[in-house]
This record gives sequence, C-alpha cells and structure tokens, in this order.
Amino acid sequence: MRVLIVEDEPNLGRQLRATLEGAGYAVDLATDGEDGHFLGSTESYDAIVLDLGLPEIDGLTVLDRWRREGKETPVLVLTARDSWSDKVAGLDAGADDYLAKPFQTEELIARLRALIRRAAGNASSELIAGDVRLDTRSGKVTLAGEPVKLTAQEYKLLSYLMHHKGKVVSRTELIEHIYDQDFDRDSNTIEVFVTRIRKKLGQDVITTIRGLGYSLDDPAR
Amino acid sequence: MRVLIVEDEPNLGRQLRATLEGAGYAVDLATDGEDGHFLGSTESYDAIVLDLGLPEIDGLTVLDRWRREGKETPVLVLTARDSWSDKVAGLDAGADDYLAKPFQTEELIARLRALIRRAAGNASSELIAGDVRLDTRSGKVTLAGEPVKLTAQEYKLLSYLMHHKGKVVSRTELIEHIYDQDFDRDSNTIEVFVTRIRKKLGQDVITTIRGLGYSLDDPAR
DNA sequence: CGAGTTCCATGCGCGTTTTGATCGTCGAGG
DNA sequence: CCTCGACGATCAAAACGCGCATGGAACTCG
Repeated sequence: MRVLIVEDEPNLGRQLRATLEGAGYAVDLATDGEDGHFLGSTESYDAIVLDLGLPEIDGLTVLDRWRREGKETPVLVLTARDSWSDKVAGLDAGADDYLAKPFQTEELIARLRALIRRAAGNASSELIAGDVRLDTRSGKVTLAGEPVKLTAQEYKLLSYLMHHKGKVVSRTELIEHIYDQDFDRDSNTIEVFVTRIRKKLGQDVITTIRGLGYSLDDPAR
Repeated sequence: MRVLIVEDEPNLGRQLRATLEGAGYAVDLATDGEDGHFLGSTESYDAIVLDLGLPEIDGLTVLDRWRREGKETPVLVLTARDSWSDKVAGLDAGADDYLAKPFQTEELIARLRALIRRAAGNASSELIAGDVRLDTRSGKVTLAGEPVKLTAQEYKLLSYLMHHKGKVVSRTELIEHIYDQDFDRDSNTIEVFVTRIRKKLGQDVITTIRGLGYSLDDPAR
C-alpha cells in the first residue's frame, strides 16, 4: 500500500514517514501544497494524509482541486485540535477522516488502515479468499487455519490483491502500489513474488490474466 | 458497572467521563485527591481510574491509603509517558494496571474491561504466553514457574508485547511506547533488549518478522 | 566508588530482494 | 494442426540490507 503525506513541518513529516514505513507502507512525502497536489494528481496512492496548515496553497484548496479533478483517493486530514471550522470546511471539500493534532501514531495507523479497508469496500479487518485469510490488524496470514510465514514484500503484494479481490490488477499497478516513487519499472520482480506466494499458498490462489495482469478470486462464491 | 475517575485536569476529566459513559459505565468524577479518596473509600466502584499527578494529595498517596484501608477495588493508574519511577512506585502501592498519557480511549476501555473482568473473579493479573508468565500487578515474570529477573526496560518491552500478543509490533511502535517523545530513531536499542529478553526467556519467545517488527505468540494454541 | 543498567558503534552473517538467464506455455496465423 | 513469437514462470546466483552479537562508554543507583 502506498501513501502520500503532505506535511510542511519537516520534523513531523519525517516522523510520519518513519512511522508509516514501519507499518509497511510505501511512502512519498510532499512538503508543500504545490508538490502535494502534483503528486496526488499524477501518482496513484491508496490513501493521502493531508495537513491543512500549509504554506503557498492551503490544504483545503489542494483537497478541493483533487476532488474537482475526480480523484477518489481517500484523504485523512490533520487539523489543529480546536479548529472546528477547518473540520466543517474539510467535510465539504471531501475529506474522509480527521485526526486532531497532536495524535498518537497508532491512532493514525488504525485510521489509515480503516480508510483503505473502507475504500476497498471491506468491513472487517480480515480479508478472506477461499482458504486464505489475511488479518490486516495483526499482519498475519493463514491457509486453511494454518499460519503461513510471508516476507514483507510477499505480504504487501498479497494484501493489495486481496484488497482488490476479483479485480484484474496490472503489473504496473502492483509496482506503483508496493514501491514508492523511484523504482525501476521494468523488472520481473512481481512475477517472482507471485511465484513465491503461489508456492506458499497454492497455485490457484492467484490467477494470471495473460496480457493484463493478475487477479485474486474468491472461489467460495 | 460503576467507575470512579480521579483527574484534576478539567478537560481530560470531562473527556474521560464522556468516553466511559459512552461505553456504558456509571461514572463519578473527582477533581482532587481529597475528594477522590473520600469517594473511593465510601462508595463502591468496580474500578477506579487514578491520575498520579494530582494537586493537594498525590495520587500515590491516595492509592496507598485505600490499600491500607483494605480497599480491593482494581485501580488503573494514568502516568505521564516517561515517568517509569511513578510506575514502579505505583506497583508497590498496589495499582493493577497502567496507561501512559496520552493514550487512546479504546485502549483505556479495553484495559478497564479487563481489569473488571479480572477482579470479578477467577482470573489474575497475569499475562501468559507459553511458559512465560507476567504478573502486571506485582511486576514479576516467571519462566516455567521459575522467577526471572528483568530490568526495567526489558520488563517494559516484554509487557508491551504481551499486552499485544499475536500482533506484529513494529520497532517504531515499541520505541514510542517505551520511551518518551524525542528519542533517537536510528539506534538498535530495541534489538539489544530483544536479544537480552531472549537470553533470559528463551529464543523462541519473541518471533522476528523481518522488515516488519516483532511478534509474541502463544504456542499454547 | 562500585555494581548494574542503559545506550551506542561496529562488523558480520544470513535471509530477503533483485537481477538476469532460461525454460515453459499460450495463442495467433499460416 | 503445426510453427513461431511473445509473454509469463521458474531458477540460480549476486547484491543488498536487516537484525544480531559484542564490547565498551555513559549513566544511575545505592
């Protein structure tokens, strides 16, 4: 999962990046509204963390522009604790969730996870496809009840596919969501990890759609 | 279920009351140690939330008095994030659980519930994972029945992991919960303590999930 | 002042990730 | 129905970086 942080205060920005990377996200960081808007418009993220108090362009403006452009990416807005006006304005501009500063990082992570889950249309923290279960809260995967050990990248890949169960996901899309900005686009890494996951969870978990990408279906239904 | 909150800071006090009432508790609020002590002694509660930093009479003193009077009501103590000394002193005075400020309201509710459940009967204040037992009340740890001497940091680290048994906990999360705000993010302290705990309690108590963090599982199930 | 604890720096080993090469397979067109 | 081309799967080995161990410095406490 790839996340954009728009935060002008350098320290907080760095801290946020560290936190989210620690939680397994690929993170891009923009330090002003201009940058933030550009990245948010051109790259593809699973969620955006947006601080409202930005220099140059105001955070609300950025959010508003994204929505006008048709960007649907879920946005979590950071506000000063007492500014209710910001909150109301943010609602109008299309924010999906709020967090008042200062906040606890776990709360941020929990909210983000919920946001991404909601955007994918899932209700619980557990994603299920056939015999495979992935718990986004504890970060664990089981196959027919048995715990399976996945490496960090394997987990990220599987997680993305399960969040988009039934959809055909292109290799490019996977690369974009698993890695951050600068990554060598032509390599067969994805294939390698698909192979590895299939080895651990069974051949038929991930279906190949030739020329288009991969898809994870739920055989249960 | 009836709960007493002893908290001098008006805002936090009100917030706590609202939270707990929302969770279905009957709530009394005392704003200083004097009041708190009196209410705790004369009324009957299922649990008490006690802030240590109080004017007039110190929270610890209040707690100590209750215990001398023979009050068995479970007490959850709120401490400033970094005052481990408070924690230790609190243990001696007979606190049943701790929460460092600032905390998540969900966590408070969860802990309170656990506290009440424990006090309600059978269960003890023990966290159990395999051969390892950690008594949150006495602060003692045993391995297969044998007492093990842990240092303060080792205890904190282990305690946090045991409170989140089964979850993958990132290094960042651990650092944030064990140290106060500004702490050198790139240092291998956590690794060092993990190693030390493993030396004392056995290699397989804490599982490493490469790239993500650590996890403590209960092999019993 | 000494014992114990906490923290930091360094180097190394090993699992993970990535690369590149090769093999297998599917599908279109002859 | 066969052949060829393109795409995907697989493998092995190299590169990388994480986490571990260790020893020592700084600090805290009695």
